Amino acid sequence: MTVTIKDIAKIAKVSHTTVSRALNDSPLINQETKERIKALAKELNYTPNYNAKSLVLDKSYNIGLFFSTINEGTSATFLAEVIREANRVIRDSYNLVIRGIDDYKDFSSINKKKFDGILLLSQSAADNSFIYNVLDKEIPLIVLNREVKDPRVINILADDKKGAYTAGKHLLQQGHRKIAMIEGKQGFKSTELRRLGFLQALAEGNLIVSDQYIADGNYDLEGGYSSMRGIMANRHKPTAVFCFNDEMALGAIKAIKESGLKIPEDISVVGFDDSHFSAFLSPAITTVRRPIDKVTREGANKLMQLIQGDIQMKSETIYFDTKFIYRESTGQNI
Amino acid sequence: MTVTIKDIAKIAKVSHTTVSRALNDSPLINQETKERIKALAKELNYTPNYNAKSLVLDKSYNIGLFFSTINEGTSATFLAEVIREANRVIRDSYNLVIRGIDDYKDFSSINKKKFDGILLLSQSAADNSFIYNVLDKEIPLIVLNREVKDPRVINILADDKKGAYTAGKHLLQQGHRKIAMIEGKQGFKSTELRRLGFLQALAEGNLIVSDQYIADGNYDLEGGYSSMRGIMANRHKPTAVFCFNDEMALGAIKAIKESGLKIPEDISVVGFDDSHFSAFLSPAITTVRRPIDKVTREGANKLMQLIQGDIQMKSETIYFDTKFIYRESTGQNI
DNA sequence: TTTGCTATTGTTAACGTGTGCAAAGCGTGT
DNA sequence: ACACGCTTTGCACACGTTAACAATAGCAAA
Repeated sequence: MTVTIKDIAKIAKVSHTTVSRALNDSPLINQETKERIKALAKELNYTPNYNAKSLVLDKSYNIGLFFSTINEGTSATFLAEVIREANRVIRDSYNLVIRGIDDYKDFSSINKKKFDGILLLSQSAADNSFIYNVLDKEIPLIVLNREVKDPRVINILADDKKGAYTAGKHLLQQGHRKIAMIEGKQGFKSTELRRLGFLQALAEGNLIVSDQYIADGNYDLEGGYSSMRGIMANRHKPTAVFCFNDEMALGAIKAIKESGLKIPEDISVVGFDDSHFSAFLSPAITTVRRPIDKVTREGANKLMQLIQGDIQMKSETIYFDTKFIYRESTGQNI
Repeated sequence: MTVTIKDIAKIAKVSHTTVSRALNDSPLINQETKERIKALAKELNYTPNYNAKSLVLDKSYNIGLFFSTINEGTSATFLAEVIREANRVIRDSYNLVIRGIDDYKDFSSINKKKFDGILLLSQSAADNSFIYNVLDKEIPLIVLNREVKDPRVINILADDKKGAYTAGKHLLQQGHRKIAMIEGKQGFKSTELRRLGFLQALAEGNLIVSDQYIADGNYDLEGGYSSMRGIMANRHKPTAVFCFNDEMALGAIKAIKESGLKIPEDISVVGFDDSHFSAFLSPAITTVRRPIDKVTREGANKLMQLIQGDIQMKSETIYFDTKFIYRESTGQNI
């Protein structure tokens, strides 16, 4: 039915080895025969059987794109952007296989034969068992989005802490002193770093955030909304709130508007990520742009190099800078 | 290095054939030996080499999740929801490989050996060449989201036309007569069907939409925003606008607010899809819920059945109903 | 002529798994 | 004792490709 190199060999009156070499551009083969065979292959509509190649070359032609979870805590924008960017780099040299770590009970089915390389978008230390498993199996690995202190890991990430710091500085500059904070998913490293950076900025302005002004928003819309409602139930309302991502900022804005207050006149709102919708809200959200696209692109490229053996798997950490984006949702405290 | 069935065979003092059969639960093997071998395999930490399995069984263990494009015209929410739902069904029985049709120059690299089955989220007739290619190669295929009139295709989709019809009826009921329409990406079937359904509803109210009130929004935020600005530049502003998806509605709302008008008092806005953020905007968007989750789930399940040979690949079209969701962005025309 | 080198091609085995067919073991009915 | 059938196991090959090694031819140097 389907044509194999043996079929080509028979017609070309050479051995199948010669065909294999010709199609793989081996220098051992005479230029003329090479061209003759290639032409014949094209004419016969030959496509290599990758399953056979896989077996003998010990390659799967799969690269795994893993997320800590794809069911919750990972925003649609984030997921989509990463997939787009990774796909752009990988093209059709490999299959891009999407997975959530939390889909696995155990990692026995993850092995070198199934994945030529793995790109992990890691959110929390809970991923470590996965990471060490992958490293032990010697699968080329790049960890994005979270720092892992291991001499074998290549790390690429945005500087969350510095980004949150600039957000804090901004609010101080505008004269805010009653500042609230809606955190991301607990256990996620990004939550911790954004908290750290933000509080540090405030500390430099001799400000500490009181407990009633801190809430868990879980990185999603509902979380942002209900957290903000909780915060506004206080006797003294804050004049500004920092949400650890834009989705929660969206939820928070709804809560604020429902209570009849205005943004930014009564309450200023700062988000994080610069999700694609943020500029189109009214008011447009002041936020911190996180270069997921660059991080992903760099990571995917590095992974390709790792797989091809161009570079070694030794510890390296690359930071990409965030960028503060001043829009309409924040204003001077009066 | 890695343990194979031959290794197990040697230790268990049987042939590798017996091991293979035991691990695959063949009825030919004695119950006791079966258990003995399974226990041994577990103890030795055996994992099958799927590359070898692939070769002999002629299966790739990949299922392709194809989109018309993943770069534009496919909203992040849509992409993410489909992937989540498909992943939920597939689990780890197969690899979920994500691809955009427009990533391919030609389809020679798509074949039965590389994909055990394909789930296509089709947006336009431009996908037909892909579809026929896949059908000719006898790869199990399910087409979601768009109807393809071919006796070999299984189709699952939401009833876009009826959904848009309900949106039209709603605006009429509220007394609107000056109604605008921001369309989706041109060439996409969904754009055509939503237009058809909406205009039909209006026609039943003896209304036709004037050309100045129609714009191309391209299904994205920017498109919705600039289209709405264009429409509002007319001497007589509309009192209502139907956007073919929620992202564009978001953009349109921004344009309206910027011009100082109020929603829904001055202009009512209806969206489509019920994207996850729609309920959290202020005003919350009145929209038509499209059950992508159900469509995807049903499609993925059907594909599994196709692959396992439980069902045949004969034409079938399943519609899932949309649901009108009345929120705050529309109101009585006064 | 012999030897050695180079360029090109072929032979054969290997990768790890599944399967058709043969065969062995064992009981049962005649 | 024999034939028969059932259960359980093994042998040998297949899947399509790559690669180590052998082989051949041609040519130049000794």
